Amino acid sequence: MSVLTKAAKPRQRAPSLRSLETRQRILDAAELLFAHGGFDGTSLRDIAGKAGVPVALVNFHGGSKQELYARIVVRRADQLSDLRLRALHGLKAGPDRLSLSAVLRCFVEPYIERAANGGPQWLAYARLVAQVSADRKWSDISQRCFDPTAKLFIDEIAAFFPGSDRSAVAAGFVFTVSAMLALATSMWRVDALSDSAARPNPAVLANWTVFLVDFAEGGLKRAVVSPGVA
Amino acid sequence: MSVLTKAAKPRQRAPSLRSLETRQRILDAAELLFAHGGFDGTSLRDIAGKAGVPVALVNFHGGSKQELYARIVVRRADQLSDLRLRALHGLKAGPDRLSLSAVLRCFVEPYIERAANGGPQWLAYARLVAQVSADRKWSDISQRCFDPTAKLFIDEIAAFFPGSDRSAVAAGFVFTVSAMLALATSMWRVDALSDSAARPNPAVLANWTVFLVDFAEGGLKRAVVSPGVA
DNA sequence: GTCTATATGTAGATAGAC
DNA sequence: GTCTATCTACATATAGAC
Repeated sequence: MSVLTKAAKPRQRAPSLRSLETRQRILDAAELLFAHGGFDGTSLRDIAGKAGVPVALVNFHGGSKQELYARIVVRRADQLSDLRLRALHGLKAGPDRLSLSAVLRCFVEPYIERAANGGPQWLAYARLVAQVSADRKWSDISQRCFDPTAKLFIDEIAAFFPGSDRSAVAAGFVFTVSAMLALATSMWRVDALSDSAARPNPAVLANWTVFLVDFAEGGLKRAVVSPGVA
Repeated sequence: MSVLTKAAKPRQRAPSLRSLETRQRILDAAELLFAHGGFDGTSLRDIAGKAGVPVALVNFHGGSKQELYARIVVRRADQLSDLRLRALHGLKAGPDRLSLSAVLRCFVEPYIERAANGGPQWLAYARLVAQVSADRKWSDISQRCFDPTAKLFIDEIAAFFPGSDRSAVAAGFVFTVSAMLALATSMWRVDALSDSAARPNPAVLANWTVFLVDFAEGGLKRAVVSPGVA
Protein backbone atom coordinates (compact mmCIF):
# COMPACT_ATOMS: atom_id res chain seq x y z
CA MET A 1 0.00 0.00 0.00
CA SER A 2 1.37 3.33 -1.01
CA VAL A 3 2.10 5.83 1.68
CA LEU A 4 0.94 8.51 -0.68
CA THR A 5 -2.58 7.29 -1.20
CA LYS A 6 -3.42 7.70 2.43
CA ALA A 7 -4.81 11.15 3.06
CA ALA A 8 -3.62 13.28 5.93
CA LYS A 9 -5.31 12.91 9.28
CA PRO A 10 -8.74 14.37 8.65
CA ARG A 11 -9.20 17.80 10.11
CA GLN A 12 -12.50 19.60 10.27
CA ARG A 13 -11.39 23.21 9.86
CA ALA A 14 -8.77 25.07 7.94
CA PRO A 15 -5.53 25.19 9.93
CA SER A 16 -4.79 28.41 11.76
CA LEU A 17 -1.85 30.64 11.02
CA ARG A 18 -0.10 29.46 14.13
CA SER A 19 -0.66 25.91 13.03
CA LEU A 20 0.84 26.59 9.63
CA GLU A 21 3.96 28.03 11.17
CA THR A 22 4.34 25.09 13.50
CA ARG A 23 3.75 22.68 10.67
CA GLN A 24 6.37 24.32 8.52
CA ARG A 25 8.91 24.28 11.31
CA ILE A 26 8.31 20.57 11.71
CA LEU A 27 8.59 19.89 7.98
CA ASP A 28 11.73 21.99 7.70
CA ALA A 29 13.37 20.21 10.61
CA ALA A 30 12.38 16.84 9.19
CA GLU A 31 13.79 17.79 5.80
CA LEU A 32 17.17 18.67 7.26
CA LEU A 33 17.37 15.64 9.51
CA PHE A 34 16.05 13.06 7.06
CA ALA A 35 18.46 14.35 4.44
CA HIS A 36 21.37 13.95 6.82
CA GLY A 37 20.50 10.73 8.58
CA GLY A 38 18.17 8.92 6.21
CA PHE A 39 14.74 7.60 7.05
CA ASP A 40 15.79 4.91 9.50
CA GLY A 41 18.59 6.96 10.96
CA THR A 42 16.31 9.79 12.06
CA SER A 43 13.84 9.58 14.91
CA LEU A 44 10.70 11.62 15.35
CA ARG A 45 12.19 12.75 18.63
CA ASP A 46 15.17 14.23 16.80
CA ILE A 47 12.77 16.09 14.56
CA ALA A 48 10.62 17.32 17.41
CA GLY A 49 13.74 18.45 19.24
CA LYS A 50 15.08 20.40 16.27
CA ALA A 51 11.69 21.97 15.61
CA GLY A 52 11.27 22.85 19.27
CA VAL A 53 7.92 21.14 19.66
CA PRO A 54 6.74 18.14 21.63
CA VAL A 55 6.82 14.78 19.91
CA ALA A 56 3.09 14.44 19.66
CA LEU A 57 2.89 17.46 17.37
CA VAL A 58 5.07 15.74 14.82
CA ASN A 59 2.52 12.99 14.53
CA PHE A 60 -0.33 15.47 14.48
CA HIS A 61 1.06 17.56 11.64
CA GLY A 62 3.02 14.96 9.77
CA GLY A 63 1.03 11.79 10.26
CA SER A 64 3.03 8.61 10.61
CA LYS A 65 6.76 8.65 10.04
CA GLN A 66 6.36 7.33 6.50
CA GLU A 67 3.70 9.86 5.68
CA LEU A 68 5.91 12.62 7.02
CA TYR A 69 8.80 11.52 4.83
CA ALA A 70 6.59 11.34 1.77
CA ARG A 71 5.04 14.70 2.57
CA ILE A 72 8.44 16.35 2.61
CA VAL A 73 9.48 14.90 -0.72
CA VAL A 74 6.20 15.85 -2.34
CA ARG A 75 6.32 19.36 -0.94
CA ARG A 76 8.96 20.68 -3.32
CA ALA A 77 8.55 18.18 -6.14
CA ASP A 78 5.91 20.15 -8.00
CA GLN A 79 7.99 23.28 -7.80
CA LEU A 80 11.00 21.46 -9.17
CA SER A 81 9.00 19.95 -12.02
CA ASP A 82 7.57 23.36 -12.76
CA LEU A 83 11.00 24.90 -13.07
CA ARG A 84 12.13 22.13 -15.38
CA LEU A 85 9.09 22.17 -17.63
CA ARG A 86 8.98 25.94 -17.75
CA ALA A 87 12.61 25.98 -18.90
CA LEU A 88 11.85 23.35 -21.51
CA HIS A 89 8.83 25.20 -22.84
CA GLY A 90 10.75 28.43 -22.95
CA LEU A 91 13.41 26.67 -24.97
CA LYS A 92 10.93 25.24 -27.44
CA ALA A 93 9.23 28.61 -27.84
CA GLY A 94 12.54 30.26 -28.61
CA PRO A 95 14.00 30.91 -32.06
CA ASP A 96 16.85 28.41 -31.96
CA ARG A 97 16.74 24.82 -33.03
CA LEU A 98 16.72 22.46 -30.03
CA SER A 99 20.06 21.07 -29.03
CA LEU A 100 20.52 18.01 -26.85
CA SER A 101 22.66 19.89 -24.36
CA ALA A 102 20.04 22.62 -24.01
CA VAL A 103 17.37 20.05 -23.24
CA LEU A 104 19.59 18.37 -20.69
CA ARG A 105 20.34 21.70 -19.11
CA CYS A 106 16.62 22.35 -18.61
CA PHE A 107 16.42 19.22 -16.50
CA VAL A 108 19.66 19.53 -14.61
CA GLU A 109 20.03 23.22 -13.94
CA PRO A 110 17.00 23.84 -11.68
CA TYR A 111 18.14 21.05 -9.40
CA ILE A 112 21.77 22.10 -9.23
CA GLU A 113 21.02 25.79 -9.03
CA ARG A 114 18.74 25.35 -6.05
CA ALA A 115 21.02 22.88 -4.33
CA ALA A 116 23.79 25.44 -4.69
CA ASN A 117 21.98 28.71 -4.02
CA GLY A 118 18.63 27.80 -2.51
CA GLY A 119 19.76 27.72 1.10
CA PRO A 120 20.10 24.81 3.51
CA GLN A 121 16.55 23.55 3.02
CA TRP A 122 16.96 23.11 -0.72
CA LEU A 123 20.37 21.55 -0.27
CA ALA A 124 18.81 19.08 2.12
CA TYR A 125 16.01 18.46 -0.34
CA ALA A 126 18.54 17.70 -3.06
CA ARG A 127 20.04 15.00 -0.87
CA LEU A 128 16.58 13.71 -0.09
CA VAL A 129 15.86 13.33 -3.80
CA ALA A 130 19.01 11.28 -4.10
CA GLN A 131 17.87 8.98 -1.29
CA VAL A 132 14.47 8.47 -2.86
CA SER A 133 15.92 7.84 -6.30
CA ALA A 134 18.41 5.27 -5.08
CA ASP A 135 16.22 3.16 -2.83
CA ARG A 136 13.58 0.92 -4.30
CA LYS A 137 11.71 1.22 -1.01
CA TRP A 138 10.56 4.66 -2.19
CA SER A 139 9.70 3.72 -5.74
CA ASP A 140 6.11 4.80 -5.29
CA ILE A 141 7.26 8.29 -4.38
CA SER A 142 9.59 8.36 -7.37
CA GLN A 143 6.82 7.30 -9.66
CA ARG A 144 4.42 9.89 -8.43
CA CYS A 145 6.79 12.83 -8.04
CA PHE A 146 9.49 12.44 -10.64
CA ASP A 147 8.60 9.92 -13.31
CA PRO A 148 6.02 12.00 -15.23
CA THR A 149 8.48 14.82 -15.83
CA ALA A 150 11.29 12.37 -16.44
CA LYS A 151 9.29 10.63 -19.15
CA LEU A 152 8.66 13.91 -20.91
CA PHE A 153 12.37 14.62 -20.96
CA ILE A 154 13.14 11.12 -22.15
CA ASP A 155 10.78 11.75 -25.05
CA GLU A 156 12.63 14.94 -25.88
CA ILE A 157 15.98 13.21 -25.67
CA ALA A 158 14.80 10.25 -27.71
CA ALA A 159 13.89 12.66 -30.52
CA PHE A 160 17.62 13.25 -30.99
CA PHE A 161 18.17 9.51 -31.57
CA PRO A 162 15.60 8.39 -34.12
CA GLY A 163 15.08 4.66 -34.21
CA SER A 164 16.92 4.05 -30.97
CA ASP A 165 15.72 1.67 -28.30
CA ARG A 166 13.73 3.52 -25.68
CA SER A 167 15.24 1.53 -22.86
CA ALA A 168 18.68 2.63 -24.01
CA VAL A 169 17.59 6.25 -23.86
CA ALA A 170 16.05 5.62 -20.46
CA ALA A 171 19.29 4.05 -19.25
CA GLY A 172 21.26 7.02 -20.49
CA PHE A 173 18.84 9.29 -18.70
CA VAL A 174 19.22 7.32 -15.47
CA PHE A 175 23.00 7.59 -15.79
CA THR A 176 22.63 11.32 -16.27
CA VAL A 177 20.42 11.63 -13.22
CA SER A 178 22.82 9.56 -11.14
CA ALA A 179 25.64 11.89 -12.12
CA MET A 180 23.47 14.88 -11.25
CA LEU A 181 22.67 13.45 -7.85
CA ALA A 182 26.34 12.70 -7.32
CA LEU A 183 27.01 16.41 -7.72
CA ALA A 184 24.79 17.12 -4.73
CA THR A 185 25.90 14.22 -2.57
CA SER A 186 29.39 13.08 -3.53
CA MET A 187 31.56 16.09 -4.21
CA TRP A 188 33.51 15.13 -1.11
CA ARG A 189 34.64 12.08 -3.08
CA VAL A 190 35.88 14.28 -5.91
CA ASP A 191 37.90 16.28 -3.42
CA ALA A 192 39.28 13.15 -1.77
CA LEU A 193 40.21 11.62 -5.12
CA SER A 194 41.80 14.70 -6.63
CA ASP A 195 43.84 15.49 -3.52
CA SER A 196 42.65 19.04 -3.86
CA ALA A 197 41.80 21.40 -1.07
CA ALA A 198 38.33 20.91 0.33
CA ARG A 199 35.54 22.64 -1.55
CA PRO A 200 33.04 23.28 1.23
CA ASN A 201 31.49 26.29 -0.44
CA PRO A 202 28.27 25.19 -2.10
CA ALA A 203 28.35 28.11 -4.53
CA VAL A 204 30.94 26.45 -6.75
CA LEU A 205 28.51 23.61 -7.25
CA ALA A 206 26.93 25.68 -9.99
CA ASN A 207 30.24 25.77 -11.86
CA TRP A 208 29.86 22.06 -12.36
CA THR A 209 26.55 22.33 -14.18
CA VAL A 210 28.14 22.86 -17.55
CA PHE A 211 30.56 20.04 -16.86
CA LEU A 212 27.69 17.73 -16.04
CA VAL A 213 25.71 18.72 -19.11
CA ASP A 214 28.75 18.16 -21.31
CA PHE A 215 29.36 14.77 -19.74
CA ALA A 216 25.75 13.68 -20.22
CA GLU A 217 25.58 14.92 -23.79
CA GLY A 218 28.81 13.19 -24.74
CA GLY A 219 27.76 10.01 -22.99
CA LEU A 220 24.37 9.85 -24.64
CA LYS A 221 25.70 10.61 -28.10
CA ARG A 222 28.36 7.97 -27.76
CA ALA A 223 26.28 5.23 -26.10
CA VAL A 224 22.75 5.46 -27.40
CA VAL A 225 23.45 5.34 -31.11
CA SER A 226 25.97 2.56 -30.80
CA PRO A 227 24.52 -0.95 -31.04
CA GLY A 228 25.97 -1.99 -27.71
CA VAL A 229 22.61 -3.02 -26.29
CA ALA A 230 20.30 -5.25 -28.19
CA MET B 1 37.50 7.71 15.33
CA SER B 2 37.49 5.30 12.44
CA VAL B 3 35.60 2.09 12.85
CA LEU B 4 38.32 0.40 10.90
CA THR B 5 41.18 1.19 13.17
CA LYS B 6 39.69 -0.76 16.00
CA ALA B 7 40.92 -4.33 15.90
CA ALA B 8 38.57 -7.23 16.25
CA LYS B 9 37.77 -8.50 19.69
CA PRO B 10 41.04 -10.06 20.80
CA ARG B 11 41.05 -13.82 20.69
CA GLN B 12 43.80 -15.96 22.08
CA ARG B 13 43.67 -18.91 19.68
CA ALA B 14 43.03 -19.44 16.04
CA PRO B 15 39.30 -19.87 15.49
CA SER B 16 38.03 -23.38 15.06
CA LEU B 17 36.49 -24.67 11.87
CA ARG B 18 33.07 -24.55 13.44
CA SER B 19 33.69 -20.99 14.43
CA LEU B 20 34.68 -20.07 10.90
CA GLU B 21 31.51 -21.54 9.50
CA THR B 22 29.39 -19.72 12.03
CA ARG B 23 31.21 -16.50 11.39
CA GLN B 24 30.73 -16.78 7.66
CA ARG B 25 27.03 -17.48 8.07
CA ILE B 26 26.73 -14.34 10.16
CA LEU B 27 28.67 -12.20 7.71
CA ASP B 28 26.70 -13.55 4.75
CA ALA B 29 23.40 -12.86 6.46
CA ALA B 30 24.54 -9.38 7.43
CA GLU B 31 25.66 -8.71 3.86
CA LEU B 32 22.25 -9.59 2.46
CA LEU B 33 20.29 -7.70 5.09
CA PHE B 34 22.45 -4.58 5.22
CA ALA B 35 22.34 -4.37 1.44
CA HIS B 36 18.57 -4.56 1.46
CA GLY B 37 17.72 -2.46 4.47
CA GLY B 38 20.71 -0.21 4.98
CA PHE B 39 22.69 0.18 8.18
CA ASP B 40 20.00 1.80 10.30
CA GLY B 41 17.22 -0.25 8.77
CA THR B 42 18.75 -3.56 9.78
CA SER B 43 18.90 -4.86 13.35
CA LEU B 44 21.40 -7.30 14.75
CA ARG B 45 18.40 -9.40 15.69
CA ASP B 46 17.37 -9.61 12.02
CA ILE B 47 20.88 -10.76 11.19
CA ALA B 48 20.99 -13.32 13.96
CA GLY B 49 17.61 -14.64 12.88
CA LYS B 50 18.66 -15.03 9.26
CA ALA B 51 21.93 -16.67 10.24
CA GLY B 52 20.16 -18.99 12.65
CA VAL B 53 22.30 -18.06 15.62
CA PRO B 54 21.58 -16.28 18.91
CA VAL B 55 22.08 -12.54 19.00
CA ALA B 56 25.09 -12.68 21.24
CA LEU B 57 27.05 -14.54 18.57
CA VAL B 58 26.67 -11.64 16.18
CA ASN B 59 28.44 -9.41 18.63
CA PHE B 60 31.03 -12.04 19.36
CA HIS B 61 31.98 -12.62 15.73
CA GLY B 62 31.21 -9.23 14.27
CA GLY B 63 32.02 -6.84 17.08
CA SER B 64 29.80 -3.80 17.34
CA LYS B 65 27.24 -3.09 14.66
CA GLN B 66 29.52 -0.54 12.99
CA GLU B 67 32.46 -2.90 13.08
CA LEU B 68 30.32 -5.62 11.55
CA TYR B 69 29.24 -3.34 8.71
CA ALA B 70 32.79 -2.28 8.02
CA ARG B 71 34.00 -5.86 8.19
CA ILE B 72 31.57 -6.89 5.49
CA VAL B 73 32.57 -4.11 3.14
CA VAL B 74 36.25 -4.79 3.66
CA ARG B 75 35.81 -8.52 3.16
CA ARG B 76 35.40 -8.41 -0.62
CA ALA B 77 37.07 -5.07 -1.32
CA ASP B 78 40.54 -6.50 -1.78
CA GLN B 79 39.25 -9.13 -4.15
CA LEU B 80 37.46 -6.50 -6.21
CA SER B 81 40.53 -4.29 -6.35
CA ASP B 82 42.60 -7.30 -7.33
CA LEU B 83 40.32 -8.08 -10.25
CA ARG B 84 40.45 -4.49 -11.43
CA LEU B 85 44.20 -4.06 -11.13
CA ARG B 86 44.90 -7.46 -12.65
CA ALA B 87 42.78 -6.53 -15.65
CA LEU B 88 44.57 -3.22 -15.96
CA HIS B 89 48.02 -4.80 -15.75
CA GLY B 90 47.01 -7.41 -18.28
CA LEU B 91 45.93 -4.65 -20.59
CA LYS B 92 49.17 -2.72 -20.20
CA ALA B 93 51.21 -5.86 -20.77
CA GLY B 94 49.34 -6.58 -23.99
CA PRO B 95 50.41 -5.60 -27.49
CA ASP B 96 47.76 -2.96 -28.17
CA ARG B 97 47.97 0.68 -27.42
CA LEU B 98 45.84 1.64 -24.42
CA SER B 99 42.42 2.98 -25.22
CA LEU B 100 40.27 4.96 -22.79
CA SER B 101 37.36 2.59 -23.12
CA ALA B 102 39.58 -0.41 -22.39
CA VAL B 103 40.84 1.24 -19.20
CA LEU B 104 37.30 2.08 -18.13
CA ARG B 105 36.24 -1.47 -18.81
CA CYS B 106 38.93 -2.78 -16.46
CA PHE B 107 37.37 -0.81 -13.64
CA VAL B 108 33.74 -1.37 -14.45
CA GLU B 109 33.55 -4.94 -15.66
CA PRO B 110 34.64 -6.82 -12.51
CA TYR B 111 31.98 -5.03 -10.52
CA ILE B 112 29.18 -5.52 -13.04
CA GLU B 113 30.17 -9.05 -13.90
CA ARG B 114 30.08 -10.16 -10.29
CA ALA B 115 26.91 -8.28 -9.51
CA ALA B 116 25.33 -10.07 -12.46
CA ASN B 117 26.79 -13.56 -12.19
CA GLY B 118 28.37 -13.81 -8.76
CA GLY B 119 25.29 -15.00 -6.94
CA PRO B 120 23.15 -13.27 -4.34
CA GLN B 121 26.04 -12.44 -2.02
CA TRP B 122 27.92 -10.50 -4.67
CA LEU B 123 24.76 -8.78 -5.82
CA ALA B 124 24.16 -7.71 -2.24
CA TYR B 125 27.76 -6.57 -1.99
CA ALA B 126 27.33 -4.45 -5.09
CA ARG B 127 24.45 -2.65 -3.44
CA LEU B 128 26.50 -2.27 -0.29
CA VAL B 129 29.26 -0.57 -2.24
CA ALA B 130 26.67 1.87 -3.56
CA GLN B 131 25.54 2.67 -0.03
CA VAL B 132 29.07 3.28 1.16
CA SER B 133 29.93 5.42 -1.83
CA ALA B 134 26.86 7.62 -1.48
CA ASP B 135 26.94 8.32 2.23
CA ARG B 136 29.55 10.56 3.72
CA LYS B 137 29.06 8.73 6.98
CA TRP B 138 31.17 5.91 5.52
CA SER B 139 33.85 8.05 3.98
CA ASP B 140 36.55 6.38 6.05
CA ILE B 141 35.59 3.01 4.58
CA SER B 142 35.59 4.46 1.08
CA GLN B 143 38.99 5.95 1.61
CA ARG B 144 40.49 2.76 2.89
CA CYS B 145 38.82 0.29 0.55
CA PHE B 146 38.24 2.04 -2.74
CA ASP B 147 40.19 5.25 -3.03
CA PRO B 148 43.67 3.76 -3.59
CA THR B 149 42.55 1.79 -6.63
CA ALA B 150 40.35 4.66 -7.79
CA LYS B 151 43.32 7.02 -7.74
CA LEU B 152 45.34 4.65 -9.87
CA PHE B 153 42.58 4.54 -12.45
CA ILE B 154 42.20 8.31 -12.35
CA ASP B 155 45.89 8.54 -13.14
CA GLU B 156 45.42 6.25 -16.12
CA ILE B 157 42.42 8.21 -17.33
CA ALA B 158 44.17 11.53 -16.86
CA ALA B 159 46.92 10.34 -19.17
CA PHE B 160 44.40 10.52 -22.00
CA PHE B 161 43.78 14.21 -21.25
CA PRO B 162 47.17 15.88 -20.99
CA GLY B 163 47.11 19.21 -19.24
CA SER B 164 43.62 18.75 -17.91
CA ASP B 165 42.60 19.68 -14.39
CA ARG B 166 42.82 16.69 -12.11
CA SER B 167 39.62 17.59 -10.29
CA ALA B 168 37.79 17.53 -13.62
CA VAL B 169 39.08 14.03 -14.30
CA ALA B 170 38.11 13.04 -10.77
CA ALA B 171 34.61 14.45 -11.28
CA GLY B 172 34.27 12.52 -14.52
CA PHE B 173 35.40 9.42 -12.72
CA VAL B 174 32.86 9.97 -9.93
CA PHE B 175 30.14 10.39 -12.56
CA THR B 176 31.26 7.14 -14.14
CA VAL B 177 31.17 5.34 -10.82
CA SER B 178 27.73 6.73 -10.02
CA ALA B 179 26.44 5.42 -13.34
CA MET B 180 28.06 2.05 -12.61
CA LEU B 181 26.40 1.89 -9.21
CA ALA B 182 23.09 2.88 -10.77
CA LEU B 183 23.36 -0.23 -12.93
CA ALA B 184 23.37 -2.38 -9.82
CA THR B 185 20.78 -0.44 -7.86
CA SER B 186 18.48 1.48 -10.18
CA MET B 187 17.63 -0.69 -13.16
CA TRP B 188 14.07 -0.74 -11.83
CA ARG B 189 13.96 2.96 -12.67
CA VAL B 190 15.02 2.26 -16.24
CA ASP B 191 12.21 -0.25 -16.54
CA ALA B 192 9.68 2.13 -15.02
CA LEU B 193 10.77 4.98 -17.27
CA SER B 194 10.91 3.02 -20.50
CA ASP B 195 7.54 1.34 -19.92
CA SER B 196 9.18 -1.91 -20.85
CA ALA B 197 8.49 -5.29 -19.37
CA ALA B 198 10.26 -5.90 -16.11
CA ARG B 199 13.84 -7.11 -16.36
CA PRO B 200 14.17 -9.19 -13.21
CA ASN B 201 16.85 -11.46 -14.62
CA PRO B 202 20.21 -10.26 -13.34
CA ALA B 203 22.03 -11.93 -16.21
CA VAL B 204 21.15 -9.17 -18.65
CA LEU B 205 22.94 -6.74 -16.39
CA ALA B 206 26.13 -7.76 -18.13
CA ASN B 207 24.69 -6.61 -21.46
CA TRP B 208 24.76 -3.11 -20.12
CA THR B 209 28.50 -3.12 -19.45
CA VAL B 210 29.36 -2.03 -22.95
CA PHE B 211 26.65 0.61 -22.83
CA LEU B 212 28.07 1.97 -19.60
CA VAL B 213 31.63 2.01 -20.91
CA ASP B 214 30.51 3.82 -24.04
CA PHE B 215 28.60 6.35 -21.98
CA ALA B 216 31.54 7.01 -19.70
CA GLU B 217 34.03 7.29 -22.54
CA GLY B 218 31.82 9.68 -24.47
CA GLY B 219 31.13 11.73 -21.38
CA LEU B 220 34.77 12.03 -20.38
CA LYS B 221 35.94 12.91 -23.88
CA ARG B 222 33.28 15.56 -24.21
CA ALA B 223 33.51 17.08 -20.72
CA VAL B 224 37.11 16.88 -19.58
CA VAL B 225 38.79 18.54 -22.52
CA SER B 226 36.25 21.31 -22.76
CA PRO B 227 37.03 24.35 -20.62
CA GLY B 228 33.72 24.17 -18.80
CA VAL B 229 35.33 24.07 -15.39
CA ALA B 230 37.98 26.52 -14.40
C1' DG C 1 -4.52 22.94 18.43
C1' DT C 2 -1.36 21.89 21.95
C1' DC C 3 1.14 19.07 25.11
C1' DT C 4 1.86 15.73 29.21
C1' DA C 5 2.03 11.20 30.16
C1' DT C 6 2.34 6.77 28.86
C1' DA C 7 1.50 2.35 26.30
C1' DT C 8 3.98 -0.96 23.82
C1' DG C 9 7.60 -2.67 21.32
C1' DT C 10 12.39 -3.00 19.93
C1' DA C 11 17.16 -1.54 19.78
C1' DG C 12 22.42 -2.67 20.91
C1' DA C 13 25.25 -4.66 24.11
C1' DT C 14 26.95 -7.76 27.80
C1' DA C 15 27.27 -10.83 32.10
C1' DG C 16 27.86 -15.16 33.26
C1' DA C 17 26.38 -20.21 32.99
C1' DC C 18 27.66 -24.08 30.23
C1' DG D 1 32.95 -20.94 21.67
C1' DT D 2 28.20 -20.92 22.55
C1' DC D 3 23.86 -19.28 24.25
C1' DT D 4 20.23 -17.73 27.87
C1' DA D 5 18.78 -13.98 30.24
C1' DT D 6 18.72 -9.38 30.99
C1' DC D 7 20.20 -4.38 31.36
C1' DT D 8 19.35 0.11 29.66
C1' DA D 9 17.97 3.11 26.32
C1' DC D 10 15.13 4.69 22.83
C1' DA D 11 11.68 3.90 19.18
C1' DT D 12 6.65 5.07 17.28
C1' DA D 13 2.29 6.11 18.43
C1' DT D 14 -1.76 7.61 21.00
C1' DA D 15 -5.03 8.76 24.94
C1' DG D 16 -6.83 12.32 27.14
C1' DA D 17 -6.25 16.79 29.92
C1' DC D 18 -6.12 21.61 28.81
